[in-house]
Amino acid sequence: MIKRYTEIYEDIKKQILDGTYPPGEKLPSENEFCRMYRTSRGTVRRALDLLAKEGFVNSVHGKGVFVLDANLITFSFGGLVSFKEASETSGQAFVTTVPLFEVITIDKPLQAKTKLPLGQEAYRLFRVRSLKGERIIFDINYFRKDIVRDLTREIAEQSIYEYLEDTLGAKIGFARRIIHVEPVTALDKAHLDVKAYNLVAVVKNFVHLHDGTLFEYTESRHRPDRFEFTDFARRR
Amino acid sequence: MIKRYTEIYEDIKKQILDGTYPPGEKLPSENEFCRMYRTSRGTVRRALDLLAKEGFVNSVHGKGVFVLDANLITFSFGGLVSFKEASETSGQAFVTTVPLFEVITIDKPLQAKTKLPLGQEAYRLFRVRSLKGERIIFDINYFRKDIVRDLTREIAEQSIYEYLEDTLGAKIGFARRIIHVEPVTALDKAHLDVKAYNLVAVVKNFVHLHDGTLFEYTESRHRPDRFEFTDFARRR
DNA sequence: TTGACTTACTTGTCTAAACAAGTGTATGAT
DNA sequence: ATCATACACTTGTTTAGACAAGTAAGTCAA
Repeated sequence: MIKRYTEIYEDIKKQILDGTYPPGEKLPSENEFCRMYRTSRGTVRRALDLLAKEGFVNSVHGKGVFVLDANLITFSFGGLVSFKEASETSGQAFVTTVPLFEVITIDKPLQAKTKLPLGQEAYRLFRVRSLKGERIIFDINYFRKDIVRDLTREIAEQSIYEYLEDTLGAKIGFARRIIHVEPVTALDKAHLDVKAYNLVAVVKNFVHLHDGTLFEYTESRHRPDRFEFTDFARRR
Repeated sequence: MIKRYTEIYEDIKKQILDGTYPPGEKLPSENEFCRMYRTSRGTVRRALDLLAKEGFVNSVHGKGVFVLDANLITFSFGGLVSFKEASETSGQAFVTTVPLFEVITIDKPLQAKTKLPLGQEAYRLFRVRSLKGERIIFDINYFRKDIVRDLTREIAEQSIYEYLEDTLGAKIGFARRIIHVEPVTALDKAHLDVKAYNLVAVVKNFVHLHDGTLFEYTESRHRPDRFEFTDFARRR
C-alpha cells in the first residue's frame, strides 16, 4: 500500500535537505499543504508529525511550522537503522568482516543474556566494522535460526536486514537499546584496535518483529574514541 | 486544557503497570475502548500511539494491541525528563550539590561549545549528583539568564525544570542529545569519585523551548560504571 | 502613547464516517 | 481430510468538518 502521508513526508524532507525550505524558515501552513498535495489536513499533519519526531521541524501553536537547524543534527542514529543504511546516509565507507559464523543452541546463561527462548537454535556471529584499516566496532549477533532462515556468511558481510526484509519478507517492528560502558575483554582485544583504552562503549539491542516476537540480540562494542550516539527527544 | 487522549493514555498505562493488563495480554479493541471512554476512535488511537511509542504496547494489524514485557523496560530515560523526575520514578535517592554558581557572558569559544548566542549572559553552574556518598554524575549547566530569570543556588539544588515550568511558566519543547565517551579531565577528578577509570560517559544536551529558542546547554559527565542509557525505537 | 478589543490566521483537539487490509474462524464443497 | 470461500473482527489510512486556543496586527477609545 502506498501511504499518502509518507509520500508527503518524503517530499517535504527532501525540500528541507536541498535547501528549498532553509533552517529557520516557516513552512507553508497546513491548509496550504492541503491544497498543494490535494489532501486533507489530517494527512498533512501526520507527515509533519514524522518530520517533527525526527527533529527536522518544530511547530509552534498559533504561528506555524519552522525548519530546525540541520547542522546540529549531525547524524541521527536514533531511529532503528541497520548498519548498512547508517553508513550509506553518513557517507562513510565501512568494511565488514565476519570472523565467526556458527549455529548454537540457547542454554540457560545465554537465555539470561539474550532473552531468546531456551533451547532455541540461533546463529551466532561476530562482525567487525573497519574504517580505513582500523577495526572500530565489534558486533556479537544472535539471530533466531527459524526466523532468519538460511543465513550465510556472504549475506552477513552485506546487510542482514536487507535480506530479512526484502528476501524473507520479515517485518521488523521495534527494538530496545541499552547503552553503557564496560571494561575491555580479551575478545575485544582480539577483534578491535582498542589502543590503550581499558573501556569500550557497548550498545545492547533487543530487536523484535512486527508481531512482537524477539528474534535478535546484538551487542555492539565500540572503541570509545569513535563512539557517538545522537538522540532527539520531545517533551509532552 | 484537559486533553482527552492524555487522560486515556494515563488510565491505560496505570492499568498496565498495576497488572490489570498483564504482559502478553491483548488489550480491549479500539472500538471497545471507544465505548468504555465514550469517545471516538481517533482519540483512542492517539492514546495507544503514545503507549506504543514508549514501548508499553505493540499493535498488530488485524489481531489487536498487546502489552509488552515490562521487565525489559528497566527505566526509560529516553523521553526528555529532568533529573529529579528521573530519580523519582526510579526510586533512587540522589543528593544534589552545587559547587559552582556564577553568571558569565558567552564569548567566542563558549559559543562554539554551547551554541548559545554570542554576548548572551548565562548562568553557569556545576551540579554533582551523589548516591550513598559516592559522586556519580557531574553536570555542567549553561542557562540563558534572560529566560531562566532569578535563578538561585537553592533552586538549582532542587529542580530547575520545575522552577522553569511551574514558576516561570516556560514551555520546554525538545532537546538534542549526543552521547560519547571522553578522557577524564582535572575537573572530573575534582568533582567525581572517578576511581581508576580514565574515561567518563558524557551526555551533551541542547535544550530548546517550545518556540524553538535554545536556552540550555548541559554536559552530563558520568562515572562509566554507573552510566546507563535506555532507548526504545520503532521501525517505520 | 497606552491599553483593550476585534479580526484573521495559525496549530491543536475531537468527532463520525468510510474504506483498506491483515487475521482467524466457520462453512461447505470436493 | 483438504482446500477455498465467506464472514466477522481487528488495526491502518483517509476524509471533512467543527471548535479550541495561541499569535500578530490593526482599530479605536481613553
